[in-house]
Amino acid sequence: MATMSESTADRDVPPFRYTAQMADEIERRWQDYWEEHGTFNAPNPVGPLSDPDHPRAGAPKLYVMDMFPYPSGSGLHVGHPLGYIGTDCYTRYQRMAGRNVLHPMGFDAFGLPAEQYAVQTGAHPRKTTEENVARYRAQLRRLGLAYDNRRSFATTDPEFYRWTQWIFLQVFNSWYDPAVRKARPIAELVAEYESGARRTPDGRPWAELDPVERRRVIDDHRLAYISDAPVNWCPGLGTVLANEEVTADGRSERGNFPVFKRNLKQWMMRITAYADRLLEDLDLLDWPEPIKLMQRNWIGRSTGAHIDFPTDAGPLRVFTTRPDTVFGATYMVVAPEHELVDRLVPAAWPAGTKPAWTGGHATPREAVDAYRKFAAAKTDVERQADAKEKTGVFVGAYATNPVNGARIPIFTADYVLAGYGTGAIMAVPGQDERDWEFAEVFDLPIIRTVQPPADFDGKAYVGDGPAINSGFLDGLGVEDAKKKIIQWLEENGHGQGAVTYRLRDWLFSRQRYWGEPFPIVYDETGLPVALPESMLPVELPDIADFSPKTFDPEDGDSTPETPLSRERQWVEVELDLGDGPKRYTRETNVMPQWAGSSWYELRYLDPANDQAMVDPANERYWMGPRDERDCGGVDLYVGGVEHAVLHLLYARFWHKVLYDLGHISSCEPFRRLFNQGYIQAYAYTDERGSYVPAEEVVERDGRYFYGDKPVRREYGKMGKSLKNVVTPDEMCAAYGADTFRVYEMSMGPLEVSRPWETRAVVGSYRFLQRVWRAIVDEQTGALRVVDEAADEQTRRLLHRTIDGVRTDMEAMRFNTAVAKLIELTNGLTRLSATPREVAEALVLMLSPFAPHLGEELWRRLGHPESLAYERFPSADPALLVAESVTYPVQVNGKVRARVEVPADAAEDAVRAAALAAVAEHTAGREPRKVIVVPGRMVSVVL
RNA sequence: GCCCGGGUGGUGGAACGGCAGACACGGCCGCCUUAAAAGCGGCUGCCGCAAGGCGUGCGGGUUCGACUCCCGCCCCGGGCACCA
Repeated sequence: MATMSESTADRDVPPFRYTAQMADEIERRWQDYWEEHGTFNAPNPVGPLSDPDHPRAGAPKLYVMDMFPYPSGSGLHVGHPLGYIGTDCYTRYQRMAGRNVLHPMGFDAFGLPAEQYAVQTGAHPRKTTEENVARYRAQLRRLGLAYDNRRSFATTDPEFYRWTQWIFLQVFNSWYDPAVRKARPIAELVAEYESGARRTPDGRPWAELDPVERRRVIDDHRLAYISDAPVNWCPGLGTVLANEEVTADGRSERGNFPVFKRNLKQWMMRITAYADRLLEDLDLLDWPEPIKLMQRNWIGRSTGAHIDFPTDAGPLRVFTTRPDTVFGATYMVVAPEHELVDRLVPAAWPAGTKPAWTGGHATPREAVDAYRKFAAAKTDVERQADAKEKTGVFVGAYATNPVNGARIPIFTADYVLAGYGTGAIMAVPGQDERDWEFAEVFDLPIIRTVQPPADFDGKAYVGDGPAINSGFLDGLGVEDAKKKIIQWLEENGHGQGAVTYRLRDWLFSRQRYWGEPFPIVYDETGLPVALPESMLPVELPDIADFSPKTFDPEDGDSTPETPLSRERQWVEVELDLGDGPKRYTRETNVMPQWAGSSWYELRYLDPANDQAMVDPANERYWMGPRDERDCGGVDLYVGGVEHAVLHLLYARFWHKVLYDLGHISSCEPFRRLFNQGYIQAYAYTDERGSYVPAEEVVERDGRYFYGDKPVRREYGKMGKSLKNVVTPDEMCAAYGADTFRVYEMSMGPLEVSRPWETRAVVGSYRFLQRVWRAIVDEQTGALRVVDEAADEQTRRLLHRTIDGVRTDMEAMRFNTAVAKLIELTNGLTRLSATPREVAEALVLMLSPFAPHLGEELWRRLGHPESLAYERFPSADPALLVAESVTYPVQVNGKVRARVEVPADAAEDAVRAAALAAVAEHTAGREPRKVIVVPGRMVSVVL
């Protein structure tokens, strides 16, 4: 469009019209001005970023944050900055409303996407990452976002990840004390053992343990620990993954590769210790209810009981949420992986074994081995698909029901999961649908222990009702029966009340290159040793071959190999860690993607501090609790729902550890969360199913064509491969950044997803042109503003607009705020000149949305300073009350007339006027009822 | 299957229980122009020449009055998914 008719187009355009070219010139000029003047720098209470002379020093603060981006190689499309523009409009408004606003931006630059892009292009990840960050910065700058740029960082900066490593050390060097429900320094645990206040695991005195034994005991309590446990191994990515990174069908969220369960030594974070607090403190947060619910479900707290069922191989412990139904337990099930299985299996089938139970095998050993193989071979997808058909096999052994001595068979079946509870259940088919299904397949007895209602005609009954067939529980409701049986179990040593969680500990190591190195080395014992703070940061070495070793994606038996392990001269180090110089081996795993984003909200507060992660005074000012009931945290955090569990749960966990250890005053990182919607787009495929450029598709009679070929339309994401990407750069070139911003804000409410429509952007362009024209003469460039007062009608319109816009801005209803500004502007076009009082208020109110145009017009109106700290206009209440009111008059619910009466007219007068107006419709009949809603309407009922 | 969101003109969306469709796109008509584009002005929920009627996914209910509140369905999007 830039090449369109070089001369003719320009000749007819008035010389001072607000065009894309003019917008571009204005925008660049003001972006330079803001940068040069540090206009959006926010003063800290203490430290190098403090500034007592700042116009907002000491003012009420507001900390607003966006979820920072991964700087991917393909740059931004128009969907990415939606939330950023939203927070920018909001913070610009709040700054004008008198708040000291902190609005920073950074880059989440470690992790798989950046690394994989680097691997593809063959360039070093640091180089590509730095280029991508630079490109993102330029794209965001062009949008006029008002960040405090002194506070910007990338998580890959050594000065930043030094503190990521420091936090890891805090976590490593602490343990969770359930007695006080918080993390404590590990030294206090050592002291408890030394003094004998705490018993050692095997009861020997602490002094008798050798140093290695002592270290093992302590390491078992750390919040960051090494475990050899089943993890999600993804050969296709060459790394292990956290549970949260694996999809329901057993594939990697990134790359969609198969994931296998394997036992591997890995770093874990003891997030489960915080399960209850992570759950309880959700109540303190101003978050969308669906997000809280997703976190609650993810944590998955269940209360019930552990019950021990005696067997020949020792007690079989189960977890149940329904201990009240224990009299109805007619069989037991253990997961195929359960460690007791091998000890239970006898040499031969016992007497009374039903044929259906053996799976056709001659011995229990054969049957169990075959079933295990069968279960292990199933992918998670198959497992889900088969969920309705219960499979399993009798292990050949029996357990004893502790409440009634009944001898009940033990099965192994894959409908019981090894990873949840104890990996074993008591099966109560009468009150559990899954157990009922299994009982039907294997011909097992069913005993109801809760009396279903008379009209119940289903199978398992899971509702409330009086206990039956349950001995001393008979007649009790479910809740009472639970209490009584738990008491009985505890008194008789058969079990106790218990709580379990779905949440697992956080798998924290990755076999990758592009992540934070661990500040950990190993000594000759093979046990981990923390490096002292003085050795931070442990810099990621520059190695020649940074690509991870990947494997055949289907080869679950492969073993990960870390890129850093190949760098021997980095791995082998001699250090003096207090016992004189010694040889050590470095940890060669790196931290996961989520490490940097789990605490970055804190670093914005004090980015230059090299003595501490954040100065407590700065943290207290920006994030501290407002009162005893407040958790503190960022005042507004905006981002997409896709981070509902992963990022938000990890960040909450780290924040709580830092809080427990006394480093910060807020116990939650994000007090208020707002989920913005997405900008989506149409994509088009031809008859072969390949994508055609969306830009060139035309609509004719509701059908879509690429050239003369019909194409099929689909709706979803924007993406290179879908050939439907529209970039902010294109929009800035064609209309200017201000137009683009106004368009994104007026498309709809920020929280709602909506389709991108390039041709609709022109509406916002025309709006800004009308504003410009109301103030500047397009032919001469002279001001069209006069100092005479506005007429009454214009004034009332202005103050109604101010009132409405303020309300909308507070509530982040930017689309309706823009609509009101358009109405005000449209109200000015009938005037021959614009009164200054209206022009200035309009410019100030528009400036959060179109900041460059705002600054430019404000300057032309004669103000030498930036408007960033001007007071946002306030409405005069006297001008908000209308002089006269038009009442619609309803007759039997239908509007039949309107009457205009003075605003202060008495109700009787309104009633009389209304009745007179609808005399024709009442046709002389006496209304049964007349309702006058003051200021609203009149309703006549015949 | 369970749990969340959400269904309003051709389109994106407005609307304290009180005039449904603000604002914008698109469309139609006009002005300007040799012409086109840009810009500007008018009209634009549906049916109907009109009077008028009908309209917020569907069916009920509460109310003088329901997009809004209640009950029962349908459809779309998302989350979880044998969690004992």
